Amino acid sequence: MHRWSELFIPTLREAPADAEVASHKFLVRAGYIRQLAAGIYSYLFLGNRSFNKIVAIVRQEMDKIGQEFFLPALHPRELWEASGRWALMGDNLFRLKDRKGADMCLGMTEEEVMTEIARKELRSYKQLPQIWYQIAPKFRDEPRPKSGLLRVRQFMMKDAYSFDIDVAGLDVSYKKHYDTYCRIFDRCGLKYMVVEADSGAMGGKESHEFMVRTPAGEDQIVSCDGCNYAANMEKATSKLWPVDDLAAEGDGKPLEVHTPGQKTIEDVAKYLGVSPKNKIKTLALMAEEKDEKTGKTKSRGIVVLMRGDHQLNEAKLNGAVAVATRPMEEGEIKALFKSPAGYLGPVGIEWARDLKKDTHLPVLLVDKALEGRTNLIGGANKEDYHLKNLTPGVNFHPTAYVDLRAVTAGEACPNCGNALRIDPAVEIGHIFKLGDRYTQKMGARVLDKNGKEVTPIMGCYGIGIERILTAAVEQSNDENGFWLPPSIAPFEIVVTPINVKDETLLRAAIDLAAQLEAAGFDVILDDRDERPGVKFKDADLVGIPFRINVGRKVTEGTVEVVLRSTRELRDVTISAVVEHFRGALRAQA
RNA sequence: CGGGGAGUGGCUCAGCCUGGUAGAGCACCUGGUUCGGGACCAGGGGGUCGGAGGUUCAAAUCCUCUCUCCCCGACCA
Repeated sequence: MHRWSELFIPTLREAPADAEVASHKFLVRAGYIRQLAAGIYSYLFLGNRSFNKIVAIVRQEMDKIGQEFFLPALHPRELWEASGRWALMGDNLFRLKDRKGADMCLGMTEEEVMTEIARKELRSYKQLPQIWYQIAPKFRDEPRPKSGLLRVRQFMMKDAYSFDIDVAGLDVSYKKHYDTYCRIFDRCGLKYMVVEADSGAMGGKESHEFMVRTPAGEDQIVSCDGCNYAANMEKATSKLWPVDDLAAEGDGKPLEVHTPGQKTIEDVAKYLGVSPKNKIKTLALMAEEKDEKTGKTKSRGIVVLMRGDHQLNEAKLNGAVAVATRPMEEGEIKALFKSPAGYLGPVGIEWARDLKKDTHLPVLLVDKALEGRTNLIGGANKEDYHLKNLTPGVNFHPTAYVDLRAVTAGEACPNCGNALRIDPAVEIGHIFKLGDRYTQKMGARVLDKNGKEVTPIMGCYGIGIERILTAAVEQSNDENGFWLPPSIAPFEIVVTPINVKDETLLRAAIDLAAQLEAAGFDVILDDRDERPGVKFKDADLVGIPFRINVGRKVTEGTVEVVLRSTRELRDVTISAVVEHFRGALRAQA
C-alpha cells in the first residue's frame, strides 16, 4: 500500500516564478516534475506514475495494430545524410562528435533508422504491410523551449511507421492509426479534435492532427460548432460571399487613374469610391534558397496578390513555395516593379509560367479568391497611379492560383455556413502519409507479385506523451490544483484519515484502502500526521480525481467520498465504497 | 537570432536608485499548545547575493565582460 508519509511528493505552496502556463505551474507545484535546464525536465514519483499509465494505454492500443521496437537515440551522420535531413534539419538537430571525431546526432524522429531496417530486411510484398513503433525519447534543440512540458528539448514520443506495397495499402495503415489514436485519446480522457493538417514541404498527401483546445496552445485551429469541420490555420478555408465586380470602364483595357499620394488599400478604395474587395493587394516577397552544391544563395521574387480586404497566411505561402520568404527590400522592389511601394501591381512584368521551371523569372501567386474576378483595381507600377479594369488571366498571367488567405473568426464554415471559431490548441498527435520520400532516397525496395521491384510506401505517426499529461492538466484545473482522468492519474483515490492519532480512524482508513486496492483500484493513503487542511489542500493539488475522507462518521459506518472536479461530497457506507467506485470510475470522473 | 525581463537561504520576494553588520514570509529542526480546508507560541539551523574581472578604505549595491532562466517575435518533418 502506498503511504503518503513514506513517499516523496514535494508539493509547493507557490508556483516557481518562471512558470507561466497552468500546466507548468501545477505540475511543478504538485511535485510531478522539476526542471533541470531549459526544456529539460525530471519526472518525480507522481509524474512518472501518470506518465507510465499514459504509456501503458498507448502501448496497449498500438500493440493491436503494430509491433513495438526500441531504437537507438544516437545516430550516425551517414544515416541522416542518406535521407537528406542532416542538412535540412539545421540547428534543430542535436549534433555531437564521438571520440574519433565522427559526427553523430540525437534522433528527432526515427524515419531513418526504421527505413534502414526496412531497406536491409524487407524483400517481398509478402512481408508487407508492416507497422513498427516505439516509445522512446526524442531530442530537438528548440530555439525557444517554453511553457513547461509543452515545448521541450527532450521528450517522449510514440512514433510509428508503416510500410505498404502501394498507396491503397497506406490508406489502410493510415486509417488504422487514425482509429487507434481516437481510442488512445478517448481512454486518456481528453477532449480532443481531429483537424486536417498541412502536410508541409515533406511531400505527403494527407495529414491529420489531434488537438486539444487550451489557451496555452501554440497552434491555431479553425473549427465549426455547427458541423464537424476543423482544420489547422495552414489548411483552413471559409466560404466567401459573392462579390460584385466593377463594370469595365472605357474600352475595357487597363485604364490608368491618377491617385496622388494614395498608397494603402483603404486610401485608394476610398479615393476611387470602391470597396477594398475590388482592389488587388500586391505583396512583394523574396525567397532565398541556398544551393546545396555551390553554397551560394539564390533569391527569387515572390509576388502575392490578395483580395484587398484579405490577409496572407504565411504558412500557406510557405507550403506553396516550399522555401522561407521575407519582405522585399526597397531596392529589390524598385528593381522588379520600377515603382515605389504603394503603387505595385502585376501588369507589365514577365512572370514565371511554372514554379519549378523558369527559375530565373519572378513568381506571381494569386489567391484563389481572385480567380474569376474581373475589373479589379491594382497598382500601375508608376508613382501616384493605379490601374482599373484588371482581370487575372487577361491582363496578367499568374504562375499559379493558390489558396493563401488567412481565415478569420466569424467567417462562414465551408461545409455548413456556420460561423467559424479560431482557438489556440496543443498538438498531441499527428498522422502523416509520407509516401516514398525515405524509402526512395534510402533505397528500400521489395519485389511485387509480378517480380517487379517497387518502393514501399510509408506513413509516420506520432504521439507526444508528455503533451497528453499537459493537455489533461490544462483541460481540468482550478485555483487549487488540477484533476486528471482516472485512467492517467497517478492514483485514482486518496484515502484521507482526518486524524492519524485517532487509532480508530487510522485503522478504518487502512482497511478501506486495502479493500479498494484488493478490488483493483490505485489507492494512496494519506497517513501523514498533518492537520486536515494541509492534507485537503495537497489532495486538491496533485491531480487525484477522488478522495475519501475518513472522519468521525466511521463510528456510524460511513465515510465521505469527494469528487475533485466538482467538489461534490457524498456520504457512503463503508461496505458500499468499493461498489460506489466501480460505478464512479466507470463514469470516468 | 532580434526585443524585453529576472538571477539574493529549499520556495516567493524585499534590499540595489543614494556603497558601510545580508532581511521578511513560507518551508525545515527542537519543545509545547492545537487538530474538518495550508494553526499558534518559544527556540534553532541554513545564503561564496549566478560567475569572472574592475573601481573603492569598503561592493548584493557602481562599471565591464560572461553564464543561466523566463516572456514576445523569428523558428517549429
